[in-house]
Amino acid sequence: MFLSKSFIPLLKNYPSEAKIKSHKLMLRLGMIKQSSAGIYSWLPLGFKVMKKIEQIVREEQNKIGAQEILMPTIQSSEIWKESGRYEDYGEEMLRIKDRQNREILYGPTNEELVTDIFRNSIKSYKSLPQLLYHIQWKFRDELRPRFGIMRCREFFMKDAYSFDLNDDDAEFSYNKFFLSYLKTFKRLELSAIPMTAETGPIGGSLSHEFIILAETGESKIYTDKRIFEVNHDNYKLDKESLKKLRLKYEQFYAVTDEKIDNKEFNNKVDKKNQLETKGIEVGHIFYFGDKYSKPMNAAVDKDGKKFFVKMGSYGIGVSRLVGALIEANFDEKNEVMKWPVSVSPFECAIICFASKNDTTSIEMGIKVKNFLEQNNIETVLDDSDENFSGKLKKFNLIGIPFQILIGKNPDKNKVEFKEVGNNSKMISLEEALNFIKSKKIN
RNA sequence: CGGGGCGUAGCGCAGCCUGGUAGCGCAUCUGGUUUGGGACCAGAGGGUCGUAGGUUCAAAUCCUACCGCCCCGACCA
Repeated sequence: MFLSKSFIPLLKNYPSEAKIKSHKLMLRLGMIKQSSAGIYSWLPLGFKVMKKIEQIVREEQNKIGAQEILMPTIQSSEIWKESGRYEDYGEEMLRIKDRQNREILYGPTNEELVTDIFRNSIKSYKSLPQLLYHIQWKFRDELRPRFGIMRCREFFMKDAYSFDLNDDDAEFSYNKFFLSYLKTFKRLELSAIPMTAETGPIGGSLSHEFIILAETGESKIYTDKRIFEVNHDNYKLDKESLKKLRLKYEQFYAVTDEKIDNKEFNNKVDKKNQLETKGIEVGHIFYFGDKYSKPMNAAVDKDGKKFFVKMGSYGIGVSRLVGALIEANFDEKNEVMKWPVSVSPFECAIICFASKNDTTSIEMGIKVKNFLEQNNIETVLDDSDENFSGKLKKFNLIGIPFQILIGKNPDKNKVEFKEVGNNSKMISLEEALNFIKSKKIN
């Protein structure tokens, strides 16, 4: 990609309406464009990042045996009346009437819809467990949308649903998602803490919020620092192993300000291990048993008897993660952003000296670009005639983790290669390629 | 929804108090000189001043209503 041909409308200053760094940077880099309060269009730079996050989430869902479906954004009110939530959900649900005057709604979540799909198809306990997920737009009519895409009204979310015969199996399903979430966030280079949480309007008995640390987060959290040292790499998808994993996390105190009990915090956690900070909720998992299956009559047969299936639901805020990654990786003071390679909009930036009279730098840049692209490295080449220093500043913000700088009299055999945050070095193009490849493995 | 603020060119702002027909920086376009941490010179284009009504010879400016956006709070998978 040539930067001059891209649709990446960069600004030289921050739009005044943005206050937190992810919102500021996303507007300045032209990643998103606000359409109305809490509703955004995603422009190429932002969309690429979101799609890469989506793909990582998808792969980790598939790994635990979840199957992808796609449910509509618009739902009928009838199933919500069946579950009883049409009245309970309140003003956050966007209710619409169609031309036949039927009540429809823009889905804020999909428990009812997926339960309806399930009950029409699955009749035998032999088909269990079922883990279904989709990645789809949701709408919640927030009283006050804010912070750009962090708390918006229309947002992109992965939500999964599990169906099991009994509590024990259901807990196994729950734990699969627990592990899947830890792996997903790790691939995004985020350290997320699972915290025991309130179940809210979803209802149920078991719930964890996954929180990443960030000063601009909306949740105040109290935790034992040692929770960050828990390693989840060696756990397998079997009941015992996953139970152990959850216990390993749950031994450490970790709660939000809704649940903080200072006495308990001081008793359970040594002063030196106490961490009191703010975080962003990027995932939330719930177990709620037969809360929906019972009123909606989603049951399977076993031994001549009917069993209401035991359900859980599991959300990851895909669009919110774009903002969360910026909150975690953008050094606003020095104006330096660095995306994890796994989700960076491009993997390598090629920054060329450009002049009408001297095209050697650009020509060299195009060779480098072709070589990297042939080797499946996504590149963007800045071929504009802006000052070199201006380009450097600009790319500091765009956050592509690797840069190849091509100045006035480029070396024929070596390129100036830089990983953001480190000094540049002169190496061969093959070495640069291998270095990027080694960092891509994830 | 309670409290506060704002709406003037793509972005950041001035002008409003004291009414006289719109300006600055950045960005964009042309030409030239530059180029390693956000250059320089010369020229050009771009705005129904959020919308509607009112006052006035005259409204970005004063008055009224509405709309939109931001912040604090309440709210929040």
